[in-house]
Amino acid sequence: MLDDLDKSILSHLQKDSKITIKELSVHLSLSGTAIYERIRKMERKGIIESYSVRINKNLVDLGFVVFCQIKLQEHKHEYLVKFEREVIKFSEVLECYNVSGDYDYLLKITVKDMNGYHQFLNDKLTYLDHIGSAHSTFIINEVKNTHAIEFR
Amino acid sequence: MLDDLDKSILSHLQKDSKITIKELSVHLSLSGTAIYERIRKMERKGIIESYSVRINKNLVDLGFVVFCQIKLQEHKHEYLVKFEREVIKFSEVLECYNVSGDYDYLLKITVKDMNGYHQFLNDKLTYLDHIGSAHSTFIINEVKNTHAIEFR
DNA sequence: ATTGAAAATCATCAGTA
DNA sequence: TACTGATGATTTTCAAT
Repeated sequence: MLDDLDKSILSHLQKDSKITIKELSVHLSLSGTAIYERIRKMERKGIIESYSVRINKNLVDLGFVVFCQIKLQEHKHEYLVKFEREVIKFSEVLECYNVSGDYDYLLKITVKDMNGYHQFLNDKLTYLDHIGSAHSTFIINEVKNTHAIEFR
Repeated sequence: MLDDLDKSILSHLQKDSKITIKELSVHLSLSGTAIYERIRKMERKGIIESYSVRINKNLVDLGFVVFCQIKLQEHKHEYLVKFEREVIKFSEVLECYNVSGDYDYLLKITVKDMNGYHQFLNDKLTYLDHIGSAHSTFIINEVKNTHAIEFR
């Protein structure tokens, strides 16, 4: 489905989407139009979902990241739906997954600091209905964090 | 540090970094140059880390996401360093955090399917030295996954 | 910090092999 | 699928405030 040229284009775009078609065409020894058409095709197919900027969380006071595991009191469909509908509204919650194992949900939360997390728990999360238990895992250090997919 | 205009620019850029300065200047009632300079400043300060594309993992056969918690046998500095140096090399590992709690590390791993994960464990992870135990949490459903920071 | 306009660069589209 | 050449749009720079 994707040949090596497509993969190479995607790798470059993931690293820096502001790279010009001209630069790509030099690197990959292909005409600008050919590169352009390949990108358009991947956009149309939905392989390229969006163009975005990455922001340094620390510099905007959101450098404290916590993974929070949550178990609901009961697994009634209605409770699950309601929990999901509410939790995605919290701006602190960047990711929320329905997971296997002891807990039902895994949340990735960004706040300013421990105090900000405390406030999030007290003012927001604990107000949700049907929460059984919550367990927080704090990030001490970020060893690796890439959004770029490597093709293999 | 960031005023409301900066935050608004960042919000737009996170949603779609291909938005033109002209469009931004219409939305925010500011001249093109003013927008341009504000963006440049945020780039220089490192607030805008990079421009990138988001790729649909499912469409490139990497839709199976697993969180894997890892405990080392011993907490010798040398072991930690070696583990980190090796684990970041695996293309399947998108994120690796040093965390609080029962486990030492939390890894976010993307593979094609369960079989791909099995192979990753057998061919790669279990070959690393000093691993005490590993616990996998499988993602059943993605309720929310945004890379965009909301300013508040 | 902002403006408006000029200059340089780029994305995009026909036409064609 | 890919290429060349044309054009309209966009980014970037600059003088002035």
